[in-house]
Amino acid sequence: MNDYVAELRPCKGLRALFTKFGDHVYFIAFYVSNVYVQDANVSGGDISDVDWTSDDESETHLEAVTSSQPTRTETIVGNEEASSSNATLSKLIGQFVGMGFSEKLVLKAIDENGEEDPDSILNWILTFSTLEESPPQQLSTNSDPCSSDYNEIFPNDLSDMDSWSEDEPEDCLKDTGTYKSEKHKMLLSLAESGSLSEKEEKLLALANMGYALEDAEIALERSGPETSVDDLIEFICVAQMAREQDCYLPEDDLKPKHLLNGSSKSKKRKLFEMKKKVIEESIRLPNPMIGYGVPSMQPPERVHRSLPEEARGPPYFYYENVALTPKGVWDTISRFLYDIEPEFVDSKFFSACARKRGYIHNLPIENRFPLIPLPPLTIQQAFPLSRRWWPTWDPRDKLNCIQTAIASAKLTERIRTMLERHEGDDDPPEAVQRAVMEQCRKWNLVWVGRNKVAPLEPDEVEMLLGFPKNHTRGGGISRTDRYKSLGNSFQVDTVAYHLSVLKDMYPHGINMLSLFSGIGGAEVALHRLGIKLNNVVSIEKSKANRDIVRSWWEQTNQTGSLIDFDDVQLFDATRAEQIISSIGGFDLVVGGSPCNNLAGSNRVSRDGLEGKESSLFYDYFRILDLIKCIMGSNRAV
DNA sequence: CTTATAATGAATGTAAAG
DNA sequence: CTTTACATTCATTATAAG
Repeated sequence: MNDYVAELRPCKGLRALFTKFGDHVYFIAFYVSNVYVQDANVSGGDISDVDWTSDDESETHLEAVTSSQPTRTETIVGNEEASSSNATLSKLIGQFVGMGFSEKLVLKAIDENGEEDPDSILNWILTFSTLEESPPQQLSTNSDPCSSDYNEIFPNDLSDMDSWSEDEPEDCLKDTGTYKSEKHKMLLSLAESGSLSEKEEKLLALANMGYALEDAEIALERSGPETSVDDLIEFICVAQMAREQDCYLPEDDLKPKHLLNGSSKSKKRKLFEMKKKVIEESIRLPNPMIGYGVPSMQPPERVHRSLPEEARGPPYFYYENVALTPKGVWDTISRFLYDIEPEFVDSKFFSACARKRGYIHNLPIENRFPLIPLPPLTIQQAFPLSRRWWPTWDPRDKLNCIQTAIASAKLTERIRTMLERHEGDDDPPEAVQRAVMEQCRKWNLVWVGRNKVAPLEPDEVEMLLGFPKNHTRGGGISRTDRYKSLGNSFQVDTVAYHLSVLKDMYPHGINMLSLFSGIGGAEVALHRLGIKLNNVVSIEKSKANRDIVRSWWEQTNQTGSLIDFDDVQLFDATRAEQIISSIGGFDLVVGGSPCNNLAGSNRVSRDGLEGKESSLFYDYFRILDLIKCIMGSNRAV
């Protein structure tokens, strides 16, 4: 069993606490004025995997860490989690009876669900009790994966009503379902004794209608105690809609009070305005996806930006990930990376294939220049030989995103036989065309013969992504792994365009820290820009990839030194200080953290930013923050 | 053991139509 | 404005083959 380690780094008013416990990752960042609590489940993808029902002290997941002094790095080691096998039956029963359920109901629930999983027991009880008793099914946040974010936005809204102790962060991780049912039952019993305040009456009415109590409380809090029940319902619906739209809600008032008291005529308008506002305030993808501009197009209106003080370089940093993530992911990433707005760019403006990515960086955005020679921008330019076989009814001039797996030979064979059946005709039937085109787009197939399509060769992928030919070849890497490494890489021309501003700033070369280096997209980009690489510290898990970068490094006659590491999670303050004192600091920190839990093509474990691999983003932030701290303090002294 | 193959949808956003 | 249709997506895994 892993110990979990929390690391606290003071840095310009920002304190970050990371904890990792078994399969669960918790992150807490203490900002100057706000407390963000983010809980996460790595493996399951279902929040119910966490033992939310832990009322007793033995299942404490987190140690509270508060520090008003800018101390050195602290390490806090928590207690082992009590194994669920220790939970005796009577303790289990007592736990639920203590929540206000009848012992009979609890016994039946345990009978139905076994005694292993308290969560399923609780779910069963909640379902059963709502069927038996008058309160209808609870709406919204119980199973809502965004509920934690929701709590995060309104950390204080419940504090006046409950019995939670405010100095214990782990209480924030409690199951909202437990909380709701406790609260609801309390209100019911108070109602029987006739001692409800007007406020509590409204809450109970809403709860009995099936609305989550915490939603009702927030609505009442936000729209004032005079608000009618009808308007409160309105508010809850809008808030819920907002949550569905995005997990992010603005901190400031969601809605001016006077609008909530408006006539029914304005309600539709009100809902629309609300929805519009929420959409506007969450991160949206630009169309066209050109960020702050691409070489082949007129620059967009906005060509200037101002960064917050704590975000400014040096060191400069450059972070990358897929643009099309599950909702809310980029909001979170942006919040951690100093609230810098992501720059979304589709590499189809730099290449013959699409690659929609988001980049967060603190680089200047003026006077960028592209790599020379400009790469082919269409399929026809990139693959001139395919022109001979390209059917007139295939309108593509750009390929879709290059991924990690290629089409099966069986599929291309099926396409060939399907087309040969209509050999005599001028064009195959429209239905056939549609079917073929769908597969061609899905698998990025190109025409290589009469009626014959094929996936791209590895060296063709290298070219499209801006790498030298055979960059990934040799060194004992398999063809399958070449596709995988390439599919996970940067598009070099795109990244180089963004990094080009460094050339004039560092005429004598740079020191770079490269996290999740892969096959060295950033290194290749800088080299092709003519920016000298003095020292490169590269952290990459895959040995095959490290070998590729090492091989490239030697073949390109680099005069600097390449230092590589295996594991970002083992890159701690000691190691960072050691390296920085040796090479004198970093000018650039680059990294694209794992996307596999974010990417749309993942059918199995698209768990979001808290996924097993994608949560390594937090290590990017941790290390970046670490570097900033060390270099900042060195400067100050 | 390594490598290649083939099968495995959902989430999200945008454009179009009603 | 709402509904519908359509397009896209840095992947995982069991299994066979070498």
